[in-house]
Amino acid sequence: MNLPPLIQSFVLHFGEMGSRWGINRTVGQIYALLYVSPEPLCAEEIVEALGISRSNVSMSLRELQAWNLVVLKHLPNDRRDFFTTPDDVWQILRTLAEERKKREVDPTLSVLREILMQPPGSPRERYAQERMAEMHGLIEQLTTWYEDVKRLETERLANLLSLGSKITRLLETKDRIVTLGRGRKAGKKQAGEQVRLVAPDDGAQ
Amino acid sequence: MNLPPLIQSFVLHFGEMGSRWGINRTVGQIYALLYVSPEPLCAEEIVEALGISRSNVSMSLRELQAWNLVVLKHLPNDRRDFFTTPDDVWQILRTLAEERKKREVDPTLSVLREILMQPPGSPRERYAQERMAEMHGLIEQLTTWYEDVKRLETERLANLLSLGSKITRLLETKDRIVTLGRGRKAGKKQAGEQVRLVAPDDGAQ
DNA sequence: CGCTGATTTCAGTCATTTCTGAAACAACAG
DNA sequence: CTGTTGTTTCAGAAATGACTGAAATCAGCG
Repeated sequence: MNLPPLIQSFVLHFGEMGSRWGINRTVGQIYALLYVSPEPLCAEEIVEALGISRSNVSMSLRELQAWNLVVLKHLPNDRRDFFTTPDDVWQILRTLAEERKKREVDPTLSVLREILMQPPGSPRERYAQERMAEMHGLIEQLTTWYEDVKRLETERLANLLSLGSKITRLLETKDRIVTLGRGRKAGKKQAGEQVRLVAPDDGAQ
Repeated sequence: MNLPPLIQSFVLHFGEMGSRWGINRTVGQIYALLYVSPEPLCAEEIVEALGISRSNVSMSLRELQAWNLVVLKHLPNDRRDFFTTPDDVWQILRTLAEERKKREVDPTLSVLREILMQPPGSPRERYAQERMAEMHGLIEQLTTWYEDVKRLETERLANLLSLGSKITRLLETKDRIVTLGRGRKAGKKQAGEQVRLVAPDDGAQ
């Protein structure tokens, strides 16, 4: 491996991480290398940088393309394929989330649904189905949330993140205010459907 | 493998998923089996159900314990170890998130920080550091959000999820209202610090 | 103690995955 | 068409990871 030390550490770490994930070491390393390279790289450059075989690079790039994690570029007057990663880290995050969902979550949901359709043949299966239903419900809640927030523009998404749990404090407050303002019972938080916000130190308290 | 068909499908699927993840097939299967079993199981029962060696079960249970995904129970007058998974799926989710963060995110953050401390030796390294800084920033935003919301009680967390992106509509609305109500400039969303909520069709519009 | 029943460890075997080099393939220029 | 440059495929080698059985260890109990 023939790389400046800073970059080498990064590449090696991603190789490690890659293998701890489903994706293999080489794929991780190539991705890391592309990520920190200012210009697109061709296969041969990757071979030299990482000291691995040409064919390995080819297969790994293929894998990265299957994940949509890498973009193919062509320079004028050059038949070689050049590769980069998208510039925007948020975009990368989205792609990653989408692909992992597709490969891991969706198949699981469909297996669960299929099993849940079948009539249980014993109390033991009956119980198992209940448990699976719980799991199914949880995953569905999470994916619904995901499907919802993934459409946000990045700036909004970042805002939502930085809000974090604070929003729930607002919900509590809302309950209180609703109670005061209208004599309605608190609790039953059909949360957030069409509430409106008001500036600090304003209005009802 | 000696299991009712419904349960077998589930167990096999989790084995598959396990290997697509870092965790191996057997570990996935054992977890799935424990998850759908109404009573805690001892090692020998797992051996019979899955048709694998005793020592493999022992090692895999060890691994599951390391992940805190499994709880050890002792029945009175029985020296054997019995295992279950926690009942609450939300709790399971929390554990999973926590452990994955510990194993995947934290080490990455620390590698990134370490690399970012070092002076770049070339323009190439300079650029690489910029990219790493972007990645570091993103991961930090995500973990900050995570650290924040993970403390919520389950009910609140579920509410937050079901709100999803709706909350950003509130933020937009807030900007508008703040503008109307106080003549402040919109934009610059130092979002949500101490805003208050008001019931629908109430107050300022 | 030393026996019993249970669990863990570990060295070696087996299986899977990753990686390579050679060969096939593709695109283009002359 | 033929030579050149670049990419992909693929069968087998190398490396890694999973699994097993035998032996070691542990925890109670008479």
